[in-house]
Amino acid sequence: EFIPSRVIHRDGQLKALRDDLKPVISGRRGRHSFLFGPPGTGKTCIARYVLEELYNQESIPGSYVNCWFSGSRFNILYKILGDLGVRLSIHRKGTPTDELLEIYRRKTAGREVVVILDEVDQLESDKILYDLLRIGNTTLILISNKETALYRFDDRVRSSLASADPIHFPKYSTREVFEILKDRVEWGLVPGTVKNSQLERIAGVSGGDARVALNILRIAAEEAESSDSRKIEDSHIERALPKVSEGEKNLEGLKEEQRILYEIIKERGEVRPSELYSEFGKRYGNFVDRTVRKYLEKLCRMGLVRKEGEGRWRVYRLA
DNA sequence: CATCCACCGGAACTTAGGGTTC
DNA sequence: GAACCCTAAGTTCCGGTGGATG
Repeated sequence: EFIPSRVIHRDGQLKALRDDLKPVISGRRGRHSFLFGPPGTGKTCIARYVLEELYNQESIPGSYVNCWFSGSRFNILYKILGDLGVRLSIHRKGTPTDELLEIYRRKTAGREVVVILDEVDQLESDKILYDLLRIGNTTLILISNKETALYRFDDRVRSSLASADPIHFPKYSTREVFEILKDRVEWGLVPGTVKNSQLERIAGVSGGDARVALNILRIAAEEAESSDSRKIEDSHIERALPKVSEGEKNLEGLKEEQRILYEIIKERGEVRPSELYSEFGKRYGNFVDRTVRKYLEKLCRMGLVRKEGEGRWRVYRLA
């Protein structure tokens, strides 16, 4: 959630994104952009940073949507309208999506809007992209871990996005992660609570993922605080490491059926479909196979499970 | 070669749960 | 309160795929 007041080691990407959005300031549509790269490389951070900047300096309205949480057309529009300060008297249900789109169109008429869609690969349908692109006053910043995220969209959407600016976010080096930590420590912690050697240790195990590194640091700081220590000790850091590496898995929000599937796949390591279906039947009771496949789709989209191979050689395993 | 098999996933339909309108 | 509208999730239906089998 946190947006730093400055961003380090991302000058090139920052400039590229600012350039793409420059036309917006003079009331024209900007160039769409597509930020891609591994987790924890600052994509979301940069995008939000620029959005914030545009709002503070030029009063350009914008919205940040994480498609992982709001994947449907309705939810995305709902979130965007919320961000734009539109008070919706309507309730969650009972309002057609097209009506939300119409409200969006009316409220933003004559203005330029910037919308960030984070984790676009989680989008359930590309229709929302089509909607937003057609309106004409909306500049999109799309974000994904996968460079190929846009390929699967409909032709019309793809051609509208053909001119989008691809901005690559490579993994940070250990050195860079270290400097990011250093920067954050400077105004996040009391001076002297953590040593450089400790930050180096954290940077070393982060694998170039700044988010992981910052999480380790945060948890270590919490450990220190709860044990009434004035400083972060090495033991605090060591205790924080495993919590981050395995703990981040997002099993919350899974429903019972999906959790069972996850368990089965986890137990066996690798499951062929027939086996998976019959085992699921044993544990859950009656089921429709198509429904199970839908759960699996969901698990895959969440990045918890991977499918390998096609047809009868299909195998499911944990990602 | 024809047919079977085990599987996938799109499309259309149903249902549950929320709403509105008159 | 009857009639109706909306979404999301689950279900039904089914055609496609490509190796296995007779």
